Amino acid sequence: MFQSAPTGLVSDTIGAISRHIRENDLMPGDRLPSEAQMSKDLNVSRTVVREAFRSLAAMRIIELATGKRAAVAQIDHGAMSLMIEHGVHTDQINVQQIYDVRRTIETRIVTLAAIRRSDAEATELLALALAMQAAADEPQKLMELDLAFHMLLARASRNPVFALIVGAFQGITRQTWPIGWKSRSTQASRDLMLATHGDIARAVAASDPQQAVVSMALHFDESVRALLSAGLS
Amino acid sequence: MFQSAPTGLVSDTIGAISRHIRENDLMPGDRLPSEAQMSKDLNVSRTVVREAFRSLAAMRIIELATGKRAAVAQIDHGAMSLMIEHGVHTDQINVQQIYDVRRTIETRIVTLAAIRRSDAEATELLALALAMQAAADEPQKLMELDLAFHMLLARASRNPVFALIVGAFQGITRQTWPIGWKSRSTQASRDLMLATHGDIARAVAASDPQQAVVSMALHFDESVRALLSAGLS
DNA sequence: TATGACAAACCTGTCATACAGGTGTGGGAG
DNA sequence: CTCCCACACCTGTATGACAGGTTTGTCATA
Repeated sequence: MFQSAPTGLVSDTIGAISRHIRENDLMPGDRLPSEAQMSKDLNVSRTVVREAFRSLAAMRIIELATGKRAAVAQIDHGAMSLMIEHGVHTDQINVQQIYDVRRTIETRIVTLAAIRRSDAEATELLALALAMQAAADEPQKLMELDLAFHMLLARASRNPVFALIVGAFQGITRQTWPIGWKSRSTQASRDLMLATHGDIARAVAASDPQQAVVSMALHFDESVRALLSAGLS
Repeated sequence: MFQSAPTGLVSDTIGAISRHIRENDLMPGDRLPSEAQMSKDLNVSRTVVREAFRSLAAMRIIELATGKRAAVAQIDHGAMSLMIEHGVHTDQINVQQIYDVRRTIETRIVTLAAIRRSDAEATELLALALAMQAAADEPQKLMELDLAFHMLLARASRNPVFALIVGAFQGITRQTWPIGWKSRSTQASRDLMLATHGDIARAVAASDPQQAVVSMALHFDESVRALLSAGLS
């Protein structure tokens, strides 16, 4: 009848470990007690502690390595990426919806990036846009450059949450990007896609938020059109 | 020297299970093979299979329950919420950054909600705004109503990714909301906060995206001001 | 034939133990 | 004082055991 307790020693242990991190103000890199120690402290078997550690590691809250003790982890989008992929594979999310979110997020990102980007980032951004043009005939490489471009932009926004979200979409993007690329059948449409990245890079480098937003909007208009024409629901 | 292998039978097993889900097109609710079966199929011990299951369960990709076999899970923001909380507690993310993301996201959400909301959602939204006014003296209850309000709005956008992201911020919001509320020291500032929710609800109910966006922007201006005046970095 | 109770088969949760192999450190050799 | 190595410590994986949940097929009863 009642589902009062989420039930389970492992859940309790996860809670205890999380509390331990908070109460001791552990920062990324700081190490946790060993499994055996934890096991003794909490009066549970090492099995339980290990499963709790694995759970936290799956969320990238801690980091495991053989021989070494567990350490507090840096935030990372790997886990989120898997969750999103799972959502798409199980038809709970479709690609259009992801693009709507990306457009929303990246429009804001590009504004911030135009304002806050470092000179080094501006340079790298322009270089990436150029590299994309050069890789026009190597879809795989082009895709990775595209992903790197958007990721760099996100980092340049100086808001790690934006970077986290953009990163969370990378996994599923790797699986759908080729579809969009193939659907850009004409040379002109492919050139447009590449040119747009150049426009964005230049606007950000020129610290021109308005122009950057316009170019990013065009980029997404074009991308969504490509995806739709490929019949991606 | 080389870190070629992400190392570990557990990782491999996680991969195998994920593949199993994809290749068999399992949908939420569908059950997976038992631990013993999986153990035999993959030639690893039950220990390894269990740790792999736990990892996937931590990301809410599968669901575990004693006695029952593991099942494919519905997408859920619980895990993301924990990750965000971890990011904030370890000073990798600050609350202002979260509010910037929320403003960006929720501005879009309210536009979509004004267009796509069902009548039932409009009714419930207005009811929530009213309930908030009534709960003005019960911070705890008021906070939950506030969270429910924003969550409902996200669902009304008909894009589960928006709902996922809004949900991902609930955990940390529960921890910071009281700070913002306390900082609204005057009756007028509290009334304003409550009134703004009413404005948003009415605009969405009236299917007026423009007005909805304006009200939502005011809401976030006011919230960020409150948080800043409380000294929240 | 339909129903409902029950027991057996199946599964997960937790524990104890064992051992292989990776890490880190202190102390001894040079 | 430096370098290297052995040892203590730790994690990864396997096995076996047992206490509860859950599922399912069967059988007695209506």
